[in-house]
Amino acid sequence: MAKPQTPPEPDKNKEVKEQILRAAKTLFTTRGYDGTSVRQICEEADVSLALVSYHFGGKEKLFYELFNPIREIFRNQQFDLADPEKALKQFCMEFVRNRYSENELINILQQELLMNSPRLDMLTDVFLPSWDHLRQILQACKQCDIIECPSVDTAVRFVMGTLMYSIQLPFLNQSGPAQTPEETARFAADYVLKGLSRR
Amino acid sequence: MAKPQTPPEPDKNKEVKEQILRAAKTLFTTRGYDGTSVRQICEEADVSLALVSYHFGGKEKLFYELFNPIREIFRNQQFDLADPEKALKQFCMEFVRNRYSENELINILQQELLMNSPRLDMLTDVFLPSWDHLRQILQACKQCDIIECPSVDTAVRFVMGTLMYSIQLPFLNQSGPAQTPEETARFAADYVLKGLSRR
DNA sequence: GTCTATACGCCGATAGAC
DNA sequence: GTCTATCGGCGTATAGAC
Repeated sequence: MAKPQTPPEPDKNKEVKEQILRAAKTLFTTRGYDGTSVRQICEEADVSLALVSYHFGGKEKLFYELFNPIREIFRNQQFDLADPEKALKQFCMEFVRNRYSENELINILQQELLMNSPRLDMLTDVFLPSWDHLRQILQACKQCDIIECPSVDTAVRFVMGTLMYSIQLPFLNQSGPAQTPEETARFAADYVLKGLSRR
Repeated sequence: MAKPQTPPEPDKNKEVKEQILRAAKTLFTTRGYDGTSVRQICEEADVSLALVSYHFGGKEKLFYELFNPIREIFRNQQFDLADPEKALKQFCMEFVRNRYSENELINILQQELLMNSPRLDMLTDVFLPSWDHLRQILQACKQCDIIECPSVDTAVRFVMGTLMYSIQLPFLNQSGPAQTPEETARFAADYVLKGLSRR
């Protein structure tokens, strides 16, 4: 089916929706869910107040829709548990890449996780798969005596902490030249593997 | 000492202030600054709405006062840069202990850091000393060729991530028996040292 | 589909009685 | 020092014109 032609605009509808999504993403990132008002979003997006409810059905639904782009990413990830060490390395590198490319959404997610927000129920498919994959990988690593840790849970948290903080932090005026995502990914995988390795 | 009996109350003033502080701490932790209303705090503390303004001068000042107990802790920390490896180990262990004993405040702090909130300006003396200490320690370690990293900034973030996530996370139903803070502190120091060590 | 105007509730802060 | 009552403002959501 071709475009509906001449009418007012080509895809004005989609355009407005995406403008709202863009504004919402940056605002939620820097002010949090409760710190961001629909008014601010619409002002930033340069559209009228009513359009968030019209296009998304309200602030909360807009919030959830923000995460649609990364829902697939995490769902489609696969790791070969037969080679746990390689799987761990692969997990770390892919996570860091995603940490960089989806910085804002993962920041928002971290805020929500930290306060155990009531919105998490609608976001489990966004964040749980990663935690589960990592846990399975580390479980396998431990069984093969590749790593050493008091409990798999603890190792999961340590690794996740490492990977979550792999990106530059806004509140530090980081001086020198920034690493590339790929460099950081390699270093992260190294750091994790060495850190968990049996002495 | 028996109860002071008949006078109005012994330290009702202090008692009310502390009740408000307690309620504020738990609410800010689980709902964030903007997600928590003064009304909720007062209801939870079982005092009337006006008392937050009366005793603290408003919501924001109450928020800042929450952190007073840990301001000293971080300011008074000292590390001997002459023995960087020992300093790093000490830093990790002390941070993890604090992470456990001041779980709620550090959670709140993390939320604020993550969204680079405008309130951070009044909290620099709470969180900056730790980041600075860690950076100095890692700088020293790197100069002595004890550790290896693409940049000190990156190492700082990795270590902080590890330590921040050293505590149990509310959104994971963590199965097995929890580690003690001391066990976790030891493991964290090990993980960090091994992770950063030259191969 | 997009706008303006408005409904209605909760927000933080304070005035004034006790 | 603590309460209740209330202020002005901003929150989300929607009705109705275009």
